[in-house]
Amino acid sequence: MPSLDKKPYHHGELREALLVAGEAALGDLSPENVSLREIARRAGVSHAAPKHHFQTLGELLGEIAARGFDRFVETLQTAANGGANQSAAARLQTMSRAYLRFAELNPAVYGLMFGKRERCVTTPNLAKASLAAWSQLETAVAAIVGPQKAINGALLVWSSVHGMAQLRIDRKLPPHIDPQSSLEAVMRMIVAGLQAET
Amino acid sequence: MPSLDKKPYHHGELREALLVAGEAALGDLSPENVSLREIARRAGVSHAAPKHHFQTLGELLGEIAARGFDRFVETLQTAANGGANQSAAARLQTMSRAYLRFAELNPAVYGLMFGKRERCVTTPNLAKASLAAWSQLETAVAAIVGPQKAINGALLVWSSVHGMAQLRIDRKLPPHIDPQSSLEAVMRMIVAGLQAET
DNA sequence: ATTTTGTATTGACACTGTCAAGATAAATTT
DNA sequence: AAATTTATCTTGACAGTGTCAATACAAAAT
Repeated sequence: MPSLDKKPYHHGELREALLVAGEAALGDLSPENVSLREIARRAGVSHAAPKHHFQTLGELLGEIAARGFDRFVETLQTAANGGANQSAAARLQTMSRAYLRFAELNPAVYGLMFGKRERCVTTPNLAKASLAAWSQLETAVAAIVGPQKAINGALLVWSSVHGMAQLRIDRKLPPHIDPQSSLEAVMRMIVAGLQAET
Repeated sequence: MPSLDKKPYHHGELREALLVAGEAALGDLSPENVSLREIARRAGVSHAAPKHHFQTLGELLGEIAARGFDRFVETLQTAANGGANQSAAARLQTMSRAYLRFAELNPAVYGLMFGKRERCVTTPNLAKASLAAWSQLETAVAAIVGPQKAINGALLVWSSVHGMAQLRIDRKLPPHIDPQSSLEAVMRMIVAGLQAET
């Protein structure tokens, strides 16, 4: 009978445990307090143990960002599918709501995903997931303005929603603004702007 | 005759010198390498000298952000004044161009100004300058849609331009997009969206 | 059963922000 | 003018960080 809870010398699933602990730390702590040593501590392991699974802190954070992006793309896809029988404009609005919701629920990971890559390393599948998200958006916009104008239209939508998410996360919106309700009005204007372009 | 270049024990203008050195460091180095000690080094002073002028690194960065905001508001004002004889829509476009240009010329300071306040402390005049910028924008937008819808309109404009600036700074725009020329198209759509709201 | 391989620990290095104690010079008071 | 106070800067320390090298350990392969 193997000892029940004496932790073995070899963790066994450390790589996974570090990713989980890292994401948890990003949720609890302010970002600059998320250190490699803190994550190791949370995983119940020595400070240099991560070295065998992630060369640097940046690599660990990069992997967390990549996983976040996967969930993000899924979320958008689910929203798009859910609104399949709606109008193109309504579908875009549904996706935007899902986008903002994701950013609010995962502010730290969102920051990692979209922030400058100084804290986390850009892995290939991170870049891939990023492009996937973009073309999702472009498709949804193309359904409104046609493929011709889709690029600039998608840029408008992405900039707006990303900007709003960022301003909200960073608490830079004037206090008299309720982003929840404002989003609807903003999205209405965006759609109007897109349709004017056709 | 005072010795020409022997540095005196008392710097004399250290507070100012630290702000200048700090801003320079933000320009040269990647942000996480901008340390208090590095700034002190650049100002030719010992590592703990800043303590008498700024209690923490956050205070120093906060002051740099506040000054950046002052320049930012000035820049927007100049743009607005320059386009005084233009249409309200054209004036808004001029301001947006100036906004983006500022963000591109001062990416690090811009990040400090609009990022979450974990690295720099929010001083009162920082908050004031931030609100000033917002009402500038609201005024420009009100000239198009009227005061009634100005709030949501300003939110749309700010989100879009801020989002675009952020995406550009963080190099998250797909490579096939030229933000310089896209801005014009995006602003056209935004104005159209605003005008549809009237 | 022995070797090899992968994993985790310990200890070290240079760096960070901040604090406390001292040195120095300028400003103020006497 | 001399003495004292005040503001500024330096030095040294502490706990924390990321990363590397050397070492202990256990599982897998021979």
